[in-house]
Amino acid sequence: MTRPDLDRRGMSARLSDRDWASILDTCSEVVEIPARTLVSRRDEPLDRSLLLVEGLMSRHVPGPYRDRREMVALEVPGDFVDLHSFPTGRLDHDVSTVDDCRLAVFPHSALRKLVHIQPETGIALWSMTVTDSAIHRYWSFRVGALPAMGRMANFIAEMELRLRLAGLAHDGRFSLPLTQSDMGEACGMSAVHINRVLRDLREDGCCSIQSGWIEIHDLERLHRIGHFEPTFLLGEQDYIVGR
Amino acid sequence: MTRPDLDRRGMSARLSDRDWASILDTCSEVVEIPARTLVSRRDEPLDRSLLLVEGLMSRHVPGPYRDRREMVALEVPGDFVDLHSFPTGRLDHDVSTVDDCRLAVFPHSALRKLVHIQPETGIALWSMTVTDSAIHRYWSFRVGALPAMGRMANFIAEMELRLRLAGLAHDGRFSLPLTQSDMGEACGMSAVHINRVLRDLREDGCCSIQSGWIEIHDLERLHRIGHFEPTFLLGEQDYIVGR
DNA sequence: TGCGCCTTTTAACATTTATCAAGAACATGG
DNA sequence: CCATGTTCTTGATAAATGTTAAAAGGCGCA
Repeated sequence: MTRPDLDRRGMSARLSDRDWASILDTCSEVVEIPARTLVSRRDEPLDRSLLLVEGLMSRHVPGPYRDRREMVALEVPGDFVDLHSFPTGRLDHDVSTVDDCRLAVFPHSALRKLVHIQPETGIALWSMTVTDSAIHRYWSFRVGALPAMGRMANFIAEMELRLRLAGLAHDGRFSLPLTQSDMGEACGMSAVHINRVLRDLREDGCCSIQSGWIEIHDLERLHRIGHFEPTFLLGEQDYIVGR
Repeated sequence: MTRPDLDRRGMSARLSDRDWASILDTCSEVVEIPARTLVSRRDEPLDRSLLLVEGLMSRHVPGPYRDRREMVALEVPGDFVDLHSFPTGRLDHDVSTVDDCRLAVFPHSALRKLVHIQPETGIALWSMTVTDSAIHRYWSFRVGALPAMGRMANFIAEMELRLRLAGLAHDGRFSLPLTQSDMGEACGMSAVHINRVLRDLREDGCCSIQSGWIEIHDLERLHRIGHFEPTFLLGEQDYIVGR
């Protein structure tokens, strides 16, 4: 198949030209999936991984009882959604679209071949799953150590950073098509409380949300409230202050 | 250097004989580190990874304010503590001993050579960091979706499972040298509340703790209260019911 | 042995967050 | 355009959890 012409953004943009080109060569197809669709289910065998090209996706621990599943990750364009299923061939959680999404498909067999031929590219892919891990740790920190308002501020700050790196946030404005219920699942709080905290942040002059668009009025203040440190994602040397 | 003679247990026991032997060949030394020692610090460059041979270690997001750091992982013998620092050469969190520990040291340069020579062994190592990720997700779920009692039960259930797989829990008895303060940092609750919940679990006939030893009286009940599903760690096909 | 420090335990109280309920706003499909 | 369902918003109330404080237990060390 001819190499698809995909934008290289966000996390993918951190790959070298050579790695990116080689990885693209293993792409079998690009698919579109409508919003709110379950894409992969926990424990079902997987033989491909997905790169999110456009849209927003979520990962959930289904939860032993239906009324309280937990969102464990959100993926933005440029992220590999489930590259961590490559080494083991399975997932421990569900994967769904939030938005309408465009996804690039990478068969594990092709990835395996690539890793054998170019081990350094394998390590580059590995490091993308490692970054995913760092984000998980930050989610643990957020939910475990911060009170509601900090949690919300921290969450919004993370989204702003990741979407900005993906070229999808400008001047503190970006689309985030999550319901307050979704945010509740992500931050471990009730939807009602999300609503109240969002109001407080708005009245604080921090940021506001309107029909899926977030506008940050005072990024520094948001970071302070959320005890947000952008370096968790990038490492100190890589982090460039400002927008 | 001659290949050190280390037990192969827990997560390491899931490696093939060949992978394990090759990996051992890259071990440069075995070191002992006393309890409650900071071993690696966030953002400092790392050129080696550690395999925990004996003892208990913890990983923390230091937390922007000192009074509320969050524990994001606990390592038991057989775990690679910071293998995820190999692809990137840095960590986004601190690493400390809880107990006196014995650790096997693996220089990144030697690991890199190994990955180049035997890419499949590289994938096996990669899959160990992927399992680490799955545990992170489970911690997110625990802290985000479960109430205090469930959180505690779920946490104890995870420790029982992982220590049992490492050959360190028998008949529901195992050593867990954490203070209630530590458990609070791990579960995102105050030490005082940990104490209360521990009492409730004891009075429920579920499990009890005495001077660092946990005894589980009713594992099924503990799993039910904690909504614990052992498959999160192992996958369905690998999970063997019972002890 | 006795002192000092850390951990555990319990109680009282304050605060945060969840739950329930109801109406308003908003979107979707006929 | 209406009808229906979802999401947002707010208030009242309940429940869960945090905080503070104080006493008891354990442990190492002089």
